[in-house]
Amino acid sequence: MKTTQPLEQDFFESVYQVVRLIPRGRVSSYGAIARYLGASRSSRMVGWAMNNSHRVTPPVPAQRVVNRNGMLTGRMHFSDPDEMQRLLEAEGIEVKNHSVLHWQKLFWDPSKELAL
DNA sequence: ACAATGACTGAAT
DNA sequence: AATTCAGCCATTG
Repeated sequence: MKTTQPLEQDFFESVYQVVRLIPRGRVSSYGAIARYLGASRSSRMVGWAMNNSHRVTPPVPAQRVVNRNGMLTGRMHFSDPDEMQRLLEAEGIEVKNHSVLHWQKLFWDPSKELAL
């Protein structure tokens, strides 16, 4: 089923591009990405886009996208609940109690980093 | 067509 | 400071 029309596809693709731009060892939030795309109020749609990200090519590092609190809210959407945390730790990001440590320090905001 | 849900966020209590 | 409410918008029942 399509579930995505051309216009929405472009939005999804834009989200994927931004996520792929997140440097290794860094993390970002749904709101930050949504805001960068001009849809600051559609943070939920970013999350929905990530839900579809598993079927997109090239693969999207969805593990680097967490909520504003640095919590791995989407970990259960991975192949395994611990997959997300494992991927983050593999990049040198410390995860404790399903949350990113040094979150504020590792936070990567596209509106600030890219629009600089 | 209406109601409920969701990988969110910010404001209000 | 912690919990609850409301806005937001696409997808699903």
